[in-house]
Amino acid sequence: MAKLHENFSFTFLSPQPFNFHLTASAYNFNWFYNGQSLYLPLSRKPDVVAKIEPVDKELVVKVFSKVSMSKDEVEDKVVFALGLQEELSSFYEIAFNDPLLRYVPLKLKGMHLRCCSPWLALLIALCQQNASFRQGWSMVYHVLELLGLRVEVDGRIVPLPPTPMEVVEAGLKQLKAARLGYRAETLFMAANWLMDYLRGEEPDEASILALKEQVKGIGTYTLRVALLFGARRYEEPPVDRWLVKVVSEAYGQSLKGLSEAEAFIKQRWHEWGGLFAFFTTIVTDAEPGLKAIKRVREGFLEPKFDFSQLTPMTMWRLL
DNA sequence: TGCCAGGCGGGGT
DNA sequence: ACCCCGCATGGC
Repeated sequence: MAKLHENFSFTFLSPQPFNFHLTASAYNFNWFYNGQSLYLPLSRKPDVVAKIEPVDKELVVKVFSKVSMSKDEVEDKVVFALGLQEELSSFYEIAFNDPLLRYVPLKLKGMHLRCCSPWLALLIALCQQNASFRQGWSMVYHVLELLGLRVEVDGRIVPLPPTPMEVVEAGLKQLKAARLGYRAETLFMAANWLMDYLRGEEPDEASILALKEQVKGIGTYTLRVALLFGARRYEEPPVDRWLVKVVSEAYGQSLKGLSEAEAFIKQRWHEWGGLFAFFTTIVTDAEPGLKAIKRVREGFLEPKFDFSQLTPMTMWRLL
């Protein structure tokens, strides 16, 4: 197994408000977060992982890689991944009086969405198709476990997300073994197309965007989730049947379908629709349909942090 | 056990 | 622009 050694380190003054642990916890695996440090895969080829820890009012970043990488580039990636430059006050203004997200500016203040690479984000998005929260993230876990490139960082084993080429080389059979079901073909085709199109370059936002036209099985929802987690694109919310139900209940609307729900969300949240969708899953603990509705009705709209249950905020300990 | 779940595309109307 | 179905898995 390859070992990445520490190349250099630097610190940021942590913006205020910024909640490192909430930001690191959400939708994460134990490989990448242990309650203390965040091991953030920053790129493949070259393989780079940033270890990030809060110390007093600073974030200490140690950069692990085989070959040197420019400090500016690493800094930009860390800032973007953690949302350190993100100004949430206009989002909080809407959230403050909101029936769904009213606790977000209070109990989850300073929590930002944590971005990953657009390609990993696409994998995550694909796994959410027609599946519950539990099933979707189990699929992501299996893919990383089976196809990830295991490297040693700071005495830990970290699986780096497989590149498109590595997915192609692993083959359809391996993807089926990762329990992707019929989504395996879509991921395989996407990896094939990106490999040919990019010739080894790391997939960027534009190439992921192009997949909708190029690959059957990647639709509006999948693309929007991918751009939400992979590029911090909040303008176009990923709306699925679950969100239609939750929004209808919370706002007392009888929304007929995806497009009506999307229009309603955009009207209320303006350019923050994607972040609204993200936090809606957080405050309901991503419980399936009827249970989520019940939470909304009872007004229990903050994460439980119950580590005996698999939720977006607890999965880093359980997966 | 059978049925359904944070989608999708192809086929119908 | 709608409605309906099958698709592969896992969980109840």
